[in-house]
Amino acid sequence: MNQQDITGKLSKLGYRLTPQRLMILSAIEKSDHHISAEEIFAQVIDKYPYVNISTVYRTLDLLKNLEMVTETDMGEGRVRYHSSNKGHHHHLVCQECGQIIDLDEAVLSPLKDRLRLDYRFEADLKHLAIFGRCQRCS
Amino acid sequence: MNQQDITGKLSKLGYRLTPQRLMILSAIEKSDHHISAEEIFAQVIDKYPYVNISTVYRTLDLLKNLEMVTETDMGEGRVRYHSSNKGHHHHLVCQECGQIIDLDEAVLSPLKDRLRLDYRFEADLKHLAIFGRCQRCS
DNA sequence: TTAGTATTTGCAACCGGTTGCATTATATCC
DNA sequence: GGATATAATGCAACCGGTTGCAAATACTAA
Repeated sequence: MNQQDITGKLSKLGYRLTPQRLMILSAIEKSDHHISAEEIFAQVIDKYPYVNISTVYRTLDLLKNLEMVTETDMGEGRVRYHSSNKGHHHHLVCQECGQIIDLDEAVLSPLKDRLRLDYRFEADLKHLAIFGRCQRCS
Repeated sequence: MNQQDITGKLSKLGYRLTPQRLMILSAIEKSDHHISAEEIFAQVIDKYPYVNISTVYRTLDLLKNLEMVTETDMGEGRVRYHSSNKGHHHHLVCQECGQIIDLDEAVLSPLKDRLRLDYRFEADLKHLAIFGRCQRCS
């Protein structure tokens, strides 16, 4: 889903395409890593100074609810965002050195299945961060 | 490990036993559920008004680092604490109705083993909260 | 018991993020 | 192209939590 698809989907759902939203969307799509709200804000305000940080958070919240972006808490005291068309994956975050190891989605499938079967719980594991220690630090 | 053991361990490690710390410890030990920093603060200030909220957070941080309490993010926008002598367990948090299902520690063992073997990552899964939907809501 | 010192505390300012409310602006309908 | 309704924004205040720094205090050793 590229940016045009997203704006199309937004307007079809009755959401207005304000310049602020378009700028925020573009910043997320352009970014190839997990971007924080502050980074989005800085990038947007650079070209279009008429944006408030609360609009960034509200837009991120909207996109999150529409499952267009996913949110990951990497344990930095701030949350990072990622366009959901870039696939689901998880992260192993070393609490010692800060290294982040990407983790294939499939590693969590057995857990998900077990929770579904034994607990009848539909786990939402889109962008999970698991904390611990990497090989070097443990 | 009861409260006396904890204070003993603290002073043996060179930490001072201030009235604030003793009150905070007592509040955590007395609580049979997962208690938040604000709840601890309210409980302490009731009997001993000379405590600042930042002292509560600093004491919780100390106890966390010494592995005397564990911290769980239940997705309420605030974190909850639990004396670690009350055992490790995990939580399934329904994002729809807020219900919390306790999850046996063993359910996560296969995942932990896999991360250790395949990624050489020592996961720290003491008090994990997994978000999703319970049977009723999904 | 007292003096000395390093730890701990309280305070106030700050951080990332959220929210209520008045104002602004987008999409719609004519 | 205007008028209108309603969604979205900006602002300022707030929330839970953290931090730098000066003042207070728990422990140590004499």
